[in-house]
Amino acid sequence: MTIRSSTKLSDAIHLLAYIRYFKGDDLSSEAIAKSIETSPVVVRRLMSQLSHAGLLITTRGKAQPELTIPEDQLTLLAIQQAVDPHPILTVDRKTNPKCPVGGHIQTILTDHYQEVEAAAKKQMAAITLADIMTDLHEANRKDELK
Amino acid sequence: MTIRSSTKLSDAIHLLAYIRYFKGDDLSSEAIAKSIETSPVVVRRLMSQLSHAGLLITTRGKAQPELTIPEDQLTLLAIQQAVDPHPILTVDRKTNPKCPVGGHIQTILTDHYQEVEAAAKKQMAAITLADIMTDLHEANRKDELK
DNA sequence: CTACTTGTAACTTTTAAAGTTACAAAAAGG
DNA sequence: CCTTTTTGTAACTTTAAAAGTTACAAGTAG
Repeated sequence: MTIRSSTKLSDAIHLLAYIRYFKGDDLSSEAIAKSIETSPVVVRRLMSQLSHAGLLITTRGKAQPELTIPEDQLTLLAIQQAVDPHPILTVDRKTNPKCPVGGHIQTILTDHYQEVEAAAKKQMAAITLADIMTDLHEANRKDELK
Repeated sequence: MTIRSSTKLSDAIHLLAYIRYFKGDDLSSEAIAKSIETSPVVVRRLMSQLSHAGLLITTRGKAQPELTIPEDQLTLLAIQQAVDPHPILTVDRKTNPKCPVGGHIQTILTDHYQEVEAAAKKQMAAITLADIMTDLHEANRKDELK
């Protein structure tokens, strides 16, 4: 059994950053897709997940998505939970229950993986879209000087 | 682009715990495979990775693998680095370089992902095979009482 | 009414993990 | 030595989830 670690979080942050960076401009799924270099459907799917999670307001037929909360309150953790809520580490679920090791390792690993997960989540909760926007504006400011 | 999050770390810890739990007994890849419920080749592949990383001593034709370091010095981080050295979060590498957002988001996300990675690694370095063995022995002690 | 746009379902493609087959090479016991 | 058992690996197939695609209903806006 395998679970893929996707680029959904990456693309979702990209999408949200785009919405904020180009607010007032063309915010259609088509325009955003060109920046992410993917298809508009992928963008709409991500936006759909974000709006279902209550992080974004979208309207059918209207290319004007809007954040529901301030940038500095929108954490990477919230975005990840919305678009890609998979645990970081995966426990093998197919071990021999009759073996003293195979019969207990799953529970034991689940507990310890939880600790790792918690550490990662704590850090993801400490990074917000505002941080990303600051970095973005700084990077573009430096570009201008060249 | 996608990267799979595998059960390799899980299986590698299982394997190492098995070796310690059943030391002196049958430690063939066949026996271990039965506990993990996989094929002996998968077990040998993991053992090969662990021995190349200097964590395990294996000998051709001899079913007696041994740890190179004490249980309490063998961390989950070291095991993970040996068998599945993938970052936790993946940055989308295919974004539009000509876009102010797409052109910078990769570098920015890489930096922030690094922080999350570091937090997870710190926690993985705090958990050792000795912890797993303690949990295992306790779980089996409780089983006996039933 | 027309031209866009979003929201989704259903489908295909892609790709890395996991599993399989096969066999060389070393070990161990006679 | 010879036989049996085992590890080490290469090469291949299978599997499953992400990513991409097609299609279209359902809104928006003039």
